Amino acid sequence: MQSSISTAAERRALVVELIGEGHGSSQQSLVDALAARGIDITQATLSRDLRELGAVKGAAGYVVPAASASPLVDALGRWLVSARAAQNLVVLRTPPGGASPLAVALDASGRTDMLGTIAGDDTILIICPANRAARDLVADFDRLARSAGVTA
Amino acid sequence: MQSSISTAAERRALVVELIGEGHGSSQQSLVDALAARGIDITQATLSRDLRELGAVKGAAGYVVPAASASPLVDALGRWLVSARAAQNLVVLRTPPGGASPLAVALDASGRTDMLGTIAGDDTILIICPANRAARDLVADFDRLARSAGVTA
DNA sequence: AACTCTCCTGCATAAATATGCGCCCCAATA
DNA sequence: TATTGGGGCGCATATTTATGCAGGAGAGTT
Repeated sequence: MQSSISTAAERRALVVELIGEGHGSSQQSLVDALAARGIDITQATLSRDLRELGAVKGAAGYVVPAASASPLVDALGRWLVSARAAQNLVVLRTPPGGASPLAVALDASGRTDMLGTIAGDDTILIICPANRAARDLVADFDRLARSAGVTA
Repeated sequence: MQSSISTAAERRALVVELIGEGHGSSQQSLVDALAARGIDITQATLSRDLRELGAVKGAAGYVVPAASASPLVDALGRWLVSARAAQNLVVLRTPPGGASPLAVALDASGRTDMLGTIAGDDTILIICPANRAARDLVADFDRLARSAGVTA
């Protein structure tokens, strides 16, 4: 599989661009547009890309929410369903497939009040240094998620 | 078909409520939730309701964009694809099925620079009193559509 | 009342999207 | 080099959503 674009991340950036150019009416349309640029992927892969991008589809086609200054807030707004603390642990719930992207954002946020995160498919476990930190984290996440855009 | 709710508009309001309560993962889920409240409709009808509501589906399920103070701006942002003037006429393009709801908003806006509108499925023709009015209208619509939220 | 027009809806089905499973590639380790 | 582990992807298919068509109800006309 050869092309000027080699990584999944680059391809996804191109997908965003193509949507902006009006190819976002359906996944097939995007697959075709990608093919026209030399990128051959199947509809299945594109479906996964769109999920990763947080894309949303309405009557006018796909839309990719604009990224804000805070990737963590974006990710929380996009993926967080619920956050609960248990002792020094925090359990986050997301829609199916949302745990991985949210965990990436969490890890990249550089917060020192999380010792580590473990992501499944729709659940994330966060280990905190203390019970108090876990409770604070939950309050924080709830607030940040609400401060972001649509949360379903 | 009997229930405490009789009009399509009331039903749609209930749909918005049910989405807020977490039944928005799929249309079937919403159909079931409606049934639980005594409203029996098919998935096909719900699909049409959601389009009318401007609902959008992402990984977290359906989301209904909040309505702003200006129904016309909302409708433009939601449905307008392009606007062009020809003499004293303006032709608007929308996604399939979008012409009707947009035309309703246009008619309800009370603007005096439109003598009348004719809506097809994805096209609207607006008759203006003069060429100048048509050009101004196009500029106006473009601006208003951009001032609204997502426009795909 | 009979007719016409316009919505609104369901039915059946087409179209679009998501996903379980398995293969392949690459990097890390022995 | 052989082995192992994880990620990304395609294939086939399940699931979900959209839509052409036709029927029925209500408003306005003749």
